[in-house]
Order: sequence, then C-alpha cells, then structure tokens
Amino acid sequence: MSLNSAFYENADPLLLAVDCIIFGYTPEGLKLLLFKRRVEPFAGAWSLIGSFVQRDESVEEATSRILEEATGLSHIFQEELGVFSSVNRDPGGRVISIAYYALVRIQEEDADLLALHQASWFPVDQRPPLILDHEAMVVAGLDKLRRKARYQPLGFELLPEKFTIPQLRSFYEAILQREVDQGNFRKKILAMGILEKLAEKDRASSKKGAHYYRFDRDQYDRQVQEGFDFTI
Amino acid sequence: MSLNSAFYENADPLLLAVDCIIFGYTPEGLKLLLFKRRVEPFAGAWSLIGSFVQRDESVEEATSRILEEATGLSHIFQEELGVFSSVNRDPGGRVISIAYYALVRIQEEDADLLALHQASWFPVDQRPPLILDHEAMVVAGLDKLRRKARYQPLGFELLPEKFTIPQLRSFYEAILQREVDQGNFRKKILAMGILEKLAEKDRASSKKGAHYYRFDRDQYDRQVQEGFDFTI
DNA sequence: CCAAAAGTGTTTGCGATACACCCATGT
DNA sequence: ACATGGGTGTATCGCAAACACTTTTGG
Repeated sequence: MSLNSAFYENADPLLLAVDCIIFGYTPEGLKLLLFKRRVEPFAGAWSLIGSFVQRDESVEEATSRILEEATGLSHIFQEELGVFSSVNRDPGGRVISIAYYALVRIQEEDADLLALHQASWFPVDQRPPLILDHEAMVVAGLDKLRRKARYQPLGFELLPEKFTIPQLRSFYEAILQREVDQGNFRKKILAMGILEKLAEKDRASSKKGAHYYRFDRDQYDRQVQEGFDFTI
Repeated sequence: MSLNSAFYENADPLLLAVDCIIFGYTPEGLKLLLFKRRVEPFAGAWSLIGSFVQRDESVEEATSRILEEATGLSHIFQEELGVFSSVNRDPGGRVISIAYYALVRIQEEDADLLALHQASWFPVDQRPPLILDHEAMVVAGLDKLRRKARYQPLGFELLPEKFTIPQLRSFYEAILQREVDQGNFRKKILAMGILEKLAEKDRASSKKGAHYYRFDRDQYDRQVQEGFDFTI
C-alpha cells in the first residue's frame, strides 16, 4: 500500500449505492420503471432499482450492470443525476447513493425479466409512493430530463428507431408540457439535417400517412462539431 | 439495525472523498486555487483540496467544511460536478471522489490560511501538473463553469460586490473567450432589471468614470419566478 | 482641445411565431 | 365528396448584431 496509509486507514468507510431512474415513452406520455423492493426495511414497497457499488467496479460500470440486470439491455443511455447523502437517508445503514437516469425504448426490454423483478412501468404523473428519498430522485430526474431534452437529442433514445414527424412532435409536447406548432416544428427539425427520411409510411394515424424518419447520429455529431445548436 | 442487515453487511465498504475546484477571478482572467499535497503518495505535488467524507456528514456538508477550512469563508457557492470512480484512480486506496466546483471572491479569503495550506492562485491556463485525475476534474469544472455562466448569474459570485458594466463585460469576455459588443451588452444586462445602480463611480479605468452596480438577487429570483431567462 | 473610455441611438437581418392554405386518401 | 391529419407557404414581430454617434473629463 502507500507510504502513509494511516491517512487512508483513518478514514470512515461507507457504503456507496447507485439508484436508477429509468424513463420510457409511449404515445400516452412519459413512463417510469419501478420495482418492488425485496429486502428490509420497506420490503414490498415501490422503489427505484439500485445496487451497492462493488470494490472492483466504477460507478458507471455499476450503473450499466444494474440496468442490464433489470432490463436485459446493454448500451442504455445513462447519465449521472446527483448525489444523495443525507446522514439518515437509509435506516438500514450509512449509505450514500448516486442517482442516475436512464432512457430506454419501452418495447425492447425483456418482459420476463420485468416480471422476475416485479417491475412495472408507471406514467410519471401517476407514480406510487417510493421508499427513502427516491421520490426526490425522481423529481430531480424529471427536471433534468425535461431541461436537457430541449437542447440534446435525448428523445431519440426514447422513441422507436423509426418515427414520424408528428410522433416526434407529440414527444416534445409531452416533454415541454405545451403545444408545439406543427408546421414550424417540422421545418425546424428538418432544417437541422439530422433526420433520414425513409420510404415507408405510417398509415395508422391518418389516411394520407406520415413518412417515417430515422435519427442520423453521425450527421448530428458532425453538425455539433461545427458549432451547431440542437435547441428545440 | 435493520431486519435484514445481511443485505447491508455483505456490501463492500469504500472510501468516499470530495475534491474541490475553487475558481476565482481577477481582471487578468480566471484563477484556480491549488494546494501542495502533504501526504503520500505524491506528497509535495500540486493538488485540488479534498477530504474524506465522514460518517456523520453529508457530501454537501463535507464540501462546505473543506471550503471553510481552506479559505476561512462560509456560504461559498458550491455545486456538484461529477463522480470520479475509476477502480485504480488512487494508488493509496479504493477511493471514489465527488468533484465540486466552488466560486470565491479572490480578495476575501484569508491570506494566512492560504500560506498555512501552501495554497496558490494559478491562472487557469497556466496550471501545473496535478495529481491523480485532478486534471480531468479541472477540465470538467472549467467546461461546466463556462457553460453555466451563460445562463446562470454565476459571475456575481466571482466579481466584487460592486462592479462596473465594463468590468462585468470583461468577465464575460474571459468566460466566453470572445469579444462582446459594449453597447449591446450594456443594453441587454440593464434591460434584465437585476442590477442596482450605485451613486459611486469607478474612476480608475477612465476619465469619465463608470458607475458601480450591484447584483440584486431578490429581483433576480422574482424575475426567474416569472419565467425570465438570464442568458447572456 | 484631444484622447480615451463610458454610454446612447439607429439600422438591419434572421429566426421564431402565428396562421392560412394545399395534399392524399379511407370511408 | 368530405373529413382528417400530413405537409407547405407566407406575413409579422422581436431581438440580437453591427456600428455610428454623443458624453465626460484628466492631461
């Protein structure tokens, strides 16, 4: 170890956890993936999914591990939200938690896994009471998602691979919580040059049918390189 | 303890630290407060100031404690920057660090304390090599400060209580790293209605003299309440 | 009276908003 | 043929950017 390990040995060891706010989206609105807690205290209550950070992994790796265990998906969008560290936040022990939010396409996760974990998608504004300070985490996550979606292309993590302009507009109406003008939205988003138009049309919601588009991440990255601003 | 304490007892305890990126500002530009490290490994090298989080304090409290110990000031602006948790980031032990950035008025801190801690202010673009991953923390802090100062009134934490419009403009030129038009800047910032004009003038930098102003936080908070956007 | 910085006024152009209008098609 | 949602075009307003101009005062 080090030449002066007393410095390290005199420090208080703590438990460090990660809790994940997993967001999804359907045409009905934003959703939140919640889990029935299995351990005391508060066994049986609704909770975010979480885990302790292990000695041999970084916090990001712990988050990826948790997300993959819970949904069966890897490479999920994840970003740190904040540290929750009140001394008495967890009656079970002195645990400091790093909250992450994650974005998943609701169709893609493994239904059996969700059942196994006793997990359910809730509309964000109809969420049940949550354990510990998880409600505060969700509020912070919602706030961050709503702010950030305005100037970063987070929506494309939540929508299906293929989507129509009206669907994308509905998503932003849900996020921004206000109406968005059809024509202006279409012109603006297409002018960015980051959507690839597909031949296929969606005929489910109108007789004329709406063209499907796909997010072109390479093009987006190139635009950003040139100082382009995504803001909706 | 809990009914199922095995859940907690089987977890790996870790050391949690806080490291502070302390920014200051002088007319010459942005400054960074660095410290000579006293303990091995890397004793004698330049470092951010930090400390382990103790069992009986939150991470925010630990940060305030560190900042007060280092500068003699309380109620310093502080905000979390990110978690640094690579498994091998610290050869001294398995330490996960939460980086905070803090903003102080350079005149106000206690000079004796700085000497006691072997601390010095460095121009941000002339900083020495730093221990561990502190260089990455500084880069992240600079990035966050530069982004955030554009749409949050962080500048007023760094400038003296009283400042002139030209001084404020110089600050934003340093932050944004580009020239800012005099006339337009003055009109915009005054139109926000968050500056209080003082009778006194600064005659140091011109014969005509420039009026001093003071940031009116109450007015700012009221404006924000009404959906006002600060963006420079 | 002139240089130098503070401070004011004027013009211009682009982008956001509002909204009118045209298109395609299943019933 | 018409209702319905997709898609296009156009007028307007506000505001940021550029920049010319006026003010003040010490040397």
